[in-house]
Amino acid sequence: MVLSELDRGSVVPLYYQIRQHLLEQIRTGLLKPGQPIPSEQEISEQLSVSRMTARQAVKSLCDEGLVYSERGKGTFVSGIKQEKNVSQLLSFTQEMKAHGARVHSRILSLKAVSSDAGVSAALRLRPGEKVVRLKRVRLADSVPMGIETSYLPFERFANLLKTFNADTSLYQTLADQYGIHMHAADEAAEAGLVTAQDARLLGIRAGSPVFFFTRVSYLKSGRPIEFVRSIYRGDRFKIVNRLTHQSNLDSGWRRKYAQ
Amino acid sequence: MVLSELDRGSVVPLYYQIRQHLLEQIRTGLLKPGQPIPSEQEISEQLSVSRMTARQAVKSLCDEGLVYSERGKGTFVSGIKQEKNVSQLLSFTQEMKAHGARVHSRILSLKAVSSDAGVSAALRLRPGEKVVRLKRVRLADSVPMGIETSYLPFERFANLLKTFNADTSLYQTLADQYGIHMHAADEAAEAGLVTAQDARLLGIRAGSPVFFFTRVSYLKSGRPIEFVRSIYRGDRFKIVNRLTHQSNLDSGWRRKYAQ
DNA sequence: AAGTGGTCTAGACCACTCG
DNA sequence: GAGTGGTCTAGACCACTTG
Repeated sequence: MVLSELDRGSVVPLYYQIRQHLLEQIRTGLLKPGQPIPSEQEISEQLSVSRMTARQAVKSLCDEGLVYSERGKGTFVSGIKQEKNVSQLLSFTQEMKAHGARVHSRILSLKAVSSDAGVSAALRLRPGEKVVRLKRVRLADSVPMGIETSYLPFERFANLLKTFNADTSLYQTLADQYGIHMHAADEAAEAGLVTAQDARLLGIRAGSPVFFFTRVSYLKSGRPIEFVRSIYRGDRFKIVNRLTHQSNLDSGWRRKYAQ
Repeated sequence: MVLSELDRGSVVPLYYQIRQHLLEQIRTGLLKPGQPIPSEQEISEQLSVSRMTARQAVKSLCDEGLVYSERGKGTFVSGIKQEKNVSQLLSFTQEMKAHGARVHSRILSLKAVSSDAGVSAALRLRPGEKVVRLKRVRLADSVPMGIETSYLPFERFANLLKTFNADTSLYQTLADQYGIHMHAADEAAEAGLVTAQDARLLGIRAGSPVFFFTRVSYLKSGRPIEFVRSIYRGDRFKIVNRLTHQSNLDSGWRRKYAQ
């Protein structure tokens, strides 16, 4: 039997307990790719929860792509491994630490400047409106990986000029000092050649291949808070992406529609 | 009033009708970013559906990031625009057509070969096992954009050698001839410099910056079906990504946990 | 015919936010 | 205290798959 008991006094919702239990079975390989997980009926009966609760547990795993349901057949473990840190909003610090690297930064400059057209458009500011500009070299295990230039609205973040600390993550500072949490970001990457000046900062030869990134980060409300331009070494960096087929909401009635 | 009537005889589920109606209000700007959408209670009463059904409609929009819920306050329109074709599994053909370009390909070679280590690992084949290799130059509006080399297990796709047509999309062919639909893919991109030989095929100068991609595509079951290595022009290509904060399943009880 | 997931109902209690 | 979303129940009918 793959189902354990529930803690009905816990603050952790029942569906979440069930979900975590199934997750563990999958992670440990007790439930293998292609194998069916217990049906919603089974979960419901054996744990004495309503079917909707069992369903909610299964649905949450389904949404994350760990299992997939086939109408009339059952729900099966997907063989697609869960990549971590893929298409997730992570700071450079988080990302590098996840790879086990010691991270730090060197601040090249931190001051208030007028926004150029790109910055004011991205942050939805008036053209030329003041922004805080933070330019840093990012290092992993003391090796320069990239150069990041962040722009934030001066009006809201003027304090950063005094309080920002080179040893902390910008995201951490925004969370601690302003209670701000990024919800999403749009990132674009281009391939190009590094200039002589940037090459010196990165410790590579002029003309080496690099990534040029831009990123706009948003709050839940959709308000853009941070715009970043960065340059990362092509020899040290790789963009990894999990693409998914908008599995959406179909299975049943769409078929009828087509026929 | 923002809610319209439901078609209770339709094969389209009620929650989906509600969802689409709200979606339209958002898309047309009738519901603006930051504004609350009707509460689950309101939807439930005014459309005479159960609250769970109303909730399902709202939840689906929430999952896609179009709206966000705040406990005790309400559900609000997110100002984050829905990017299309971001982190979605699209073929080159789909992707380019979405940008309004006329697409075609030139086949450089199509034959059965032994898999090298990279290919056999990606497709989970025995080392050296035969694969179908399809090498194409991809053009948008007659401009060469990239060179793609696809590898598929020979055992299953030997027929492609005879039947594949330069004018169709590979994904389309897999769908039509084999009933195969990709469910997810892992893609990695590196920045590098193009070789003289590839430069000729792409119509650019040797040493120009390019993207090197690898991609493994999977079925729902997790079985890898296609491995692709490709080279795309750095001056014509941009990688666009929507990163999201794993909004997940929290809001309520996690807070208690922390306290 | 039996079992599965997809949808739906009509209630319920809770924690939370706001005025 | 009124309104909100988060969780949960105990049923129901349906379309679909498989034996």
